[in-house]
Amino acid sequence: MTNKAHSIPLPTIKRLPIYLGVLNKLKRAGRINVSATDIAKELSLIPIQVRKDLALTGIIGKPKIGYEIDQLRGFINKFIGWENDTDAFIIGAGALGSALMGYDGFEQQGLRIIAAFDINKKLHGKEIHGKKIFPLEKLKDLAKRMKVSMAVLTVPADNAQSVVDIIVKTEIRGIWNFSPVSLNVPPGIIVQNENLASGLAVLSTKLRKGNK
Amino acid sequence: MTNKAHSIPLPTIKRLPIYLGVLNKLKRAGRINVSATDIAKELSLIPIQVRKDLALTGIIGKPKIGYEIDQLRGFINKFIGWENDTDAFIIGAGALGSALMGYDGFEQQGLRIIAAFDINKKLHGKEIHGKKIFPLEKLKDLAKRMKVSMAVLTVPADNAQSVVDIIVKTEIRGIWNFSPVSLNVPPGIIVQNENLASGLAVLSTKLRKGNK
DNA sequence: TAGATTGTTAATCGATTAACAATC
DNA sequence: TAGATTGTTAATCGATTAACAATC
Repeated sequence: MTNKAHSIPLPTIKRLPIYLGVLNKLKRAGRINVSATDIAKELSLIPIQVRKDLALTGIIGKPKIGYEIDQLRGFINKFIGWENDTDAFIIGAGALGSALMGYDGFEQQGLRIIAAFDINKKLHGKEIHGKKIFPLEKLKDLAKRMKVSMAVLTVPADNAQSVVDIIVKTEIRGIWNFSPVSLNVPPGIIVQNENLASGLAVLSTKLRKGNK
Repeated sequence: MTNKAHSIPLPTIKRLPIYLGVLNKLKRAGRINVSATDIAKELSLIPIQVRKDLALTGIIGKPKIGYEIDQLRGFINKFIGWENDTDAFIIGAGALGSALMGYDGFEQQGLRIIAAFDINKKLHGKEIHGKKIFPLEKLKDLAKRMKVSMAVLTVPADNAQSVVDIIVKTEIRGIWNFSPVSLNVPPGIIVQNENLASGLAVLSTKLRKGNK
């Protein structure tokens, strides 16, 4: 069996969790099966694109019937590594960090926020949305003890790199970076940049185009 | 002069605000000029890609010297429509909405949050991060009076569509959708979906690949 | 059966990357 | 001057879309 991991299109990976949302909605509505056409219609995409994306997860559908919703959810979840809950720490309990601690969307997607870390002494020991805030010095120890390998970085841009330098010395291997700066990490650490400004730029550009 | 608006690559639009961040950083460091090579190095991209992106904004650089930072910022800002501050309302003052109200990253990008709206009566009249919360019924009137044409949607998935149905009856023309559902809007209204789960899926997939 | 939908192979499209002459 | 960097034209790469036989 050849490993095609390197050939998965990034756009497909980004769409799969969106399909998952549709599947959950249909399941709640009592549906058992779903066709690529159904999903496409719901998302204003074209059926062939959905079919191609789903095929990559390895699922096999039935002509005329489509896919079995539960099975499809399983295939997608497995494909993007969401089979079990992934535990993560929030680093930086400011405005954005606090929000993400209370964002129930993550739980639904299998991301479990275990705790938060911050340099601000006033926050230590406090809880936000039921999650405790620890000093940054405890990160290494707790990451190891709790087997947490993912960090959600929500510190101000100025502190981001120095905090990352601490993170990379722990068991943490994946950093989901919400700070609008690019980070320097050693090989083996994976960074996913989440730049909210990009989405805003797309919207602004479309709006301006529509205005003319 | 031909209008090439339809041929701007979306990936370019997403990268431009990231370049802007680099430019601001360099400017603070006292730099006057910058080359595509400088920007590329900072972001782990290749120079030709940066050069191509910048060329689309219409700026002209000087061989050997590069681009004048201030001028380049102007071109990028103009290109993505961030010349003047854009006013926006937050719709849904829950966890995510509150966070975005306090997120200083937006101000830096020219997005000014004017106020928030929520159906929860307990929140009406209160302030979060200095922004007042109004009942949803006031949206139409205030959007018109304050000439606000952009809404940041941060309501729970279940309420999203019904809230959108209200939004589209106002002066608001652009919706930045943080709810993980796809929205139905009449022609002329522009929706930009911001799906945090997509970024998480990319990170999970990369992590899993690194693990094997 | 007839029609909808699948999986697969091929064609198209658009973005990225390469090559290179021009030039401060 | 020599070298770095630009703008432009061409080549490559990868994702999307189309076409179609197979089939529940």
